[in-house]
Amino acid sequence: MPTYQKPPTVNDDARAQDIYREAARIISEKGFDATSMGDIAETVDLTKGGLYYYIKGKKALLYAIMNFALDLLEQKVMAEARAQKDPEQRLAKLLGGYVQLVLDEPDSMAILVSEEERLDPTYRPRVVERKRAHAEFLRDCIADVSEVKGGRPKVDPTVGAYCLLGMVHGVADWFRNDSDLSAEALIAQIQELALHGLTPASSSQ
Amino acid sequence: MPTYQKPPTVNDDARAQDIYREAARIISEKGFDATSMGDIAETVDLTKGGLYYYIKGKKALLYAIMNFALDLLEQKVMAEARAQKDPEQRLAKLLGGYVQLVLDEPDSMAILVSEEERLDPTYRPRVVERKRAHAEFLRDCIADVSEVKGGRPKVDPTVGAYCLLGMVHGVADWFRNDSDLSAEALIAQIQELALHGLTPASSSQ
DNA sequence: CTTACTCTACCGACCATTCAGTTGATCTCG
DNA sequence: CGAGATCAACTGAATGGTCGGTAGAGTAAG
Repeated sequence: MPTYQKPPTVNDDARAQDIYREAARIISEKGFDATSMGDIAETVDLTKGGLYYYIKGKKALLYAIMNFALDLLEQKVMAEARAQKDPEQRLAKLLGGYVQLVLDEPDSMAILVSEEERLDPTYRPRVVERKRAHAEFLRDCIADVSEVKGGRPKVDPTVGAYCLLGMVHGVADWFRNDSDLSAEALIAQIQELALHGLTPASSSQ
Repeated sequence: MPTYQKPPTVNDDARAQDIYREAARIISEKGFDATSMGDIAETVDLTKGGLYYYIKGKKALLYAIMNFALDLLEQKVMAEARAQKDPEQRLAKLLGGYVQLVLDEPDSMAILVSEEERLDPTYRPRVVERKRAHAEFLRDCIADVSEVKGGRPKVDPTVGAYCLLGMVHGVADWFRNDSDLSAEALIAQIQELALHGLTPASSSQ
């Protein structure tokens, strides 16, 4: 009776985690289509064949990376924002958390936003649905803030949500950690820009 | 002596223009790497061989599309903005023009922003330089507006410029012309958001 | 005689995926 | 303790396919 019990060598799926991280890094750098399984295998010191011991295939890899990013978004960003009672604070927290996540996990976040069309059609609806839920949450947060203030909001919450998402996603393309702009300062400025614009006092037209 | 002179059939490079436009459409839809020369040839009713009568190669095609977008940006958007004397009007015009261009030429603009890494390293610096010039112009416009208003600007012009660019580029990903939001309304809202934020009156913290 | 192609075929490169087989560490039995 | 069994973790090579680009012969039309 052959009873095996434990995984023998190192720890369970640490290697798999490592592979996903490295894969995300290369894919976000070169693009999904331009990244070959050989490229990924090489950076994790495996042969192409060995890689398939850990991964079902290229499509599944992309789906896994996106789900990882979406999980973080829900666990780190949305959950924290929901805890805030004051609408303006909630929106600020949501925006700040989003930017922080883009800075902490630039690779998976970049893949989430820019490789959607490379997703296998089988997986795609599930990812699109989760993204839609996030946009909707942001829209609701914006609507709550507008509601507290008097009068019609000049910026439609839905339009505002998409605009802010574009702004935040774009951060990954230009922000470099080594510049003299700290992450905290960046977040503060984005919150300021979103809530009060470039010219806080009003003298429009 | 029968000297022919002019291109015989239709007009000069109208066909070439058509090819560039169609190519931009497919590439922005499927992505550069996922679009084969055969795909492009098919949609313009040519064989692959015939396509190469007009085009030097895939790399040159991408470069040409990006230059087309950059030309439009300079001729349509920057030029018009420069004509505005009032700083706030100038910034509004620049933003509006940018959005309008993204809506008018979604394909080439999408390619310009999202396929930069697929550019041949030979061409890349020239495109990067032109893009940098645009970001700088936007930054200067923002700085001019901040200067007119008193006090330190809360949002650094450079940060603001990149944020707004991200916002504007993102428009291509979500705006659909068939919705009940008109292009004019969208532009007005983006100008409002950029200048005064979601909550025009101030009650921060 | 030129332009603007078509049609067919091909090349070399690269790619995702599979699979038979090897390695080496651990476990079991005697 | 030691011999073999077992299994995770790979290797290396092959398979079938796609792609960018080229070649060449031919053609229709001005």
